[in-house]
Amino acid sequence: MDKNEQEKYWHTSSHILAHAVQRLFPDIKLGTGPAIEKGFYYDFYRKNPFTPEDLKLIEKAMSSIIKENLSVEPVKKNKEEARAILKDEPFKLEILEALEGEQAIFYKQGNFIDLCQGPHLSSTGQVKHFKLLSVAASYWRGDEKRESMQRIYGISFPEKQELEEYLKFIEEAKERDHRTLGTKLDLFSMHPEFGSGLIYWHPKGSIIRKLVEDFWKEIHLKNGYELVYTPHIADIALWDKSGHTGFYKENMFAPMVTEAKTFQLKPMNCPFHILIYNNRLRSYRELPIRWAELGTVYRYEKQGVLHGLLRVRGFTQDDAHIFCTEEQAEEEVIKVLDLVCFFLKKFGFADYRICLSTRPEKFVGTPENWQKATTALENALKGRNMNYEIDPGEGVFYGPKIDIKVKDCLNREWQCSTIQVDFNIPERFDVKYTGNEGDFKTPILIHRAIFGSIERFLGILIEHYKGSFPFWLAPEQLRILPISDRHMPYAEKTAKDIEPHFRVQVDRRNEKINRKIRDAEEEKVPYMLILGDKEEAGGTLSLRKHKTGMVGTFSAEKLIKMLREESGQP
RNA sequence: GCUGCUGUGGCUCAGCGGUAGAGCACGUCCUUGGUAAGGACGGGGUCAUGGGUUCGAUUCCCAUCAGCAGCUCCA
Repeated sequence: MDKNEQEKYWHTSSHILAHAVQRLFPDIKLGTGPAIEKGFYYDFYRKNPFTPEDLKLIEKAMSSIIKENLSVEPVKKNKEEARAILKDEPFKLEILEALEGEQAIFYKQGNFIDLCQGPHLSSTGQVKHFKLLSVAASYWRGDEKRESMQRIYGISFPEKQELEEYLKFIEEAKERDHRTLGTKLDLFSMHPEFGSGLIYWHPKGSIIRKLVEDFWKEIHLKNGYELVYTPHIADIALWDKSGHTGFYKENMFAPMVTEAKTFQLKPMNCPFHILIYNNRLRSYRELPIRWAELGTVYRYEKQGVLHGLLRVRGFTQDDAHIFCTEEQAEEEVIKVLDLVCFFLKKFGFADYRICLSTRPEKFVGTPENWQKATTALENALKGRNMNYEIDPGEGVFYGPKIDIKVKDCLNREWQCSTIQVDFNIPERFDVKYTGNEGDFKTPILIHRAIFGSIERFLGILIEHYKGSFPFWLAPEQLRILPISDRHMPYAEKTAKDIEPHFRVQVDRRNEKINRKIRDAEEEKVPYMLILGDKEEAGGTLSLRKHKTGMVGTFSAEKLIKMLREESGQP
């Protein structure tokens, strides 16, 4: 099925769903029911929520509507007639009134009629295999001030096999869930009874984090960035000056009041970097200045939005601020884009979406500056031949931005990289540099992050790799499995030989070799070394690869060389 | 924050108006076994918290907190 066919298919499926619900629950009010990226949903207004039993009944009713093979036909009405048809459907009436023109199109199947643009399949019998997946609440028109609707999600396919594959995909995605894997692999934990949305990294998770952070620092230093460190709190006056206490208050933790001063936990790093910049006069000769920091920030997020590592209240941004002249801006953005691509490639991300967000209704700075900055961002994207979409009006109030959204295994998008031009802070902090004629000029401030948040990025990585980290990132790279107690000394000696090169552990438990292999496999250790009489006699090691099996038998020296070459690790 | 669902040993979960169970994990012992779970025994839970109903609550009701699925918002 191509995209259009699929949309028709799912859209018709959603009408069948609505039809079934209307048959079973005549008192419900219809909302909207589109096809979505993967499947379809329909929103209903109803006092009581649907129960799992209701879903089963609805599925049955849907099956009979499909069996009846009702023809689906478009019906054109003028607005007057349409109002009459929809007199008991307040939500539909609202949509009708918003329609331009005098004509309204309905689609009719049996005694079910719905205001709808279409297109649709020509009959209900064409929908073959479907399943209702979940029921959840949503706001009418996505507006939290409006009525809460009951949304039923479903999926359908022409072939049974496709449906089964899709259901398998959902199962698979569950297995990849970083929250489950994080517990299973002992990477991190959370302790919501002592504060939700706060992450505790265990030793194994901490190694991965350290490797990612070290790599990040190394690459930044190689690319003209300098590292800075700044405090976690500051006098609230700083946040008044930056404007955060005004425009960002709801995302900030409450201030800490002490005898003489009031302190604020930082929700962002930018003001601190500005203070460093403003510490002395800067010359155009110094620009561009690129300061990077793995800065831990705290934001008060609403309870309901927290989600594992992907949405937390304390997180570390891989932040950097670039101060440059207007002429340098485009070039700097290109460099950032290159860096983003480099990092995403290193971690094997191919699937991402780039959005350019333009000026919102409320903004600071002049329209001319906005135009210049937006053009610079756009030219940079064009300069690198990157496909992007424009999100009109979705920029931050202080400047336009480029967002790069990575897709996870559930097809959810997560914003990682972001490149933002900021007109607000330079103005509020009176950021200047001396130009070549001794005059004062305001630099362009580019705010950027590549991983976005280390926590989120690691969460995405866990799902991306399904817990099987590549060799260079694996917390335990090799595990030595002695066949029996009498091979322990040889195992210990081998561990000593390998330790200087790789992260290695010895399985010292009194267990059979099968058990040791099984556990190492489940813990996703990339390589196992099996040592018994044979190996000890020959002074060799038997290598087994995770998920692959036996590789061969090698000397310790040869093995180290081989793994180094394979992984590119020094 | 909103709507719904959920909250039982470290993990996954069963159970239920008469004060708790399984598997895995953990500990001790036996076993020394060649490529995905060897065996025996044992320790461990104020059944999220606070109220209420009841002779009696882990079980029913309410509130709070937290988790989950969405929505809204976001790195």
